Amino acid sequence: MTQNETLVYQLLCDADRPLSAYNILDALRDKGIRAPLQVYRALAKLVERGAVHRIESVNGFVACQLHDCGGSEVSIFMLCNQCERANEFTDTSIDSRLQSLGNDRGFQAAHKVIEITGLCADCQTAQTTVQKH
Amino acid sequence: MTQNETLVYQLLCDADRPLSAYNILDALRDKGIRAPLQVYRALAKLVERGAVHRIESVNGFVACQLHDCGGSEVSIFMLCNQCERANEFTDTSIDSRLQSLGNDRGFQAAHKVIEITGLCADCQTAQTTVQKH
DNA sequence: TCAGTGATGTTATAATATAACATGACTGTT
DNA sequence: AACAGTCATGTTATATTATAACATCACTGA
Ligand SMILES: [Zn+2]
Ligand SMILES: [Zn+2]
Ligand SMILES: [Zn+2]
Ligand SMILES: [Zn+2]
Repeated sequence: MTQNETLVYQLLCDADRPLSAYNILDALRDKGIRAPLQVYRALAKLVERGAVHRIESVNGFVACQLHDCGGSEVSIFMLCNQCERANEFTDTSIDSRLQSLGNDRGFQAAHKVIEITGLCADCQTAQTTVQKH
Repeated sequence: MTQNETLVYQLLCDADRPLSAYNILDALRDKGIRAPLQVYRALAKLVERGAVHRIESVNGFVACQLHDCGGSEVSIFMLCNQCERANEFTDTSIDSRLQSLGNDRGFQAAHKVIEITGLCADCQTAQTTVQKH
């Protein structure tokens, strides 16, 4: 792993939510990262190798939470609109069903995106509490 | 439906692939649409009402292909990287499995995104043909 | 020494999306 | 008619996300 990749990857591992490329740029300015391209290049490599995932719904990036996604199963993300936390899961049933849905139509899948946005359990109770006042 | 919404919706219905907001802007300049905001406002309404879907993977928009998505089931898009066509499906099994995956964790889902990118059947055969030369 | 390769750095620019403010059209009420 | 309320519209400026183009540097193996 190169210098810049290490910096970006460490930052993402420490973060508790998806970061945008420019979030990363700002956070790493004093570590020698000065231009967007340095971040995007590192991200491209990390994503390619499965260490990091791009979250399409928020134009952000997270470190993989499942043993570097060695497995080939599709990742499912639950994204809280309030606390912004992202949780990664896999599900064999969804994966195989999606696979056959493509096969039925002769579609050769290269990449699959499954993202659910909404309110996580914590933020729901927090909101209920506020409403009680 | 307002004037601008109608213009944008008709254009999307006629298109055979997802269009970006700026694609739409360019196409409708001579119909009186002059600024990005006019497009984005129309799109927001159309998406809210289910007549149009946003495709996160390509930052584009398509008209709903399934009776205006009156049904509550999640839409599944297959996106060809080559011809750029987008096809919309639903699948009861995936929808319910995804639902329970959220329920198990107390997650209150607001929006679900399922997108598969790759090569459609047509473009695969086209590519094979080319390789034979 | 030298060519080849991949990482880096830098500047400029493209593509996508929203903020802020002003105006216009319509509705129902007084 | 006069007025307030609401929603659609228009316009300018700006924020956010992503890539193009070009120059340089560090390492590796002839
Ligand atoms: Zn993963
Ligand atoms: Zn939350
Ligand atoms: Zn639909
Ligand atoms: Zn195709």
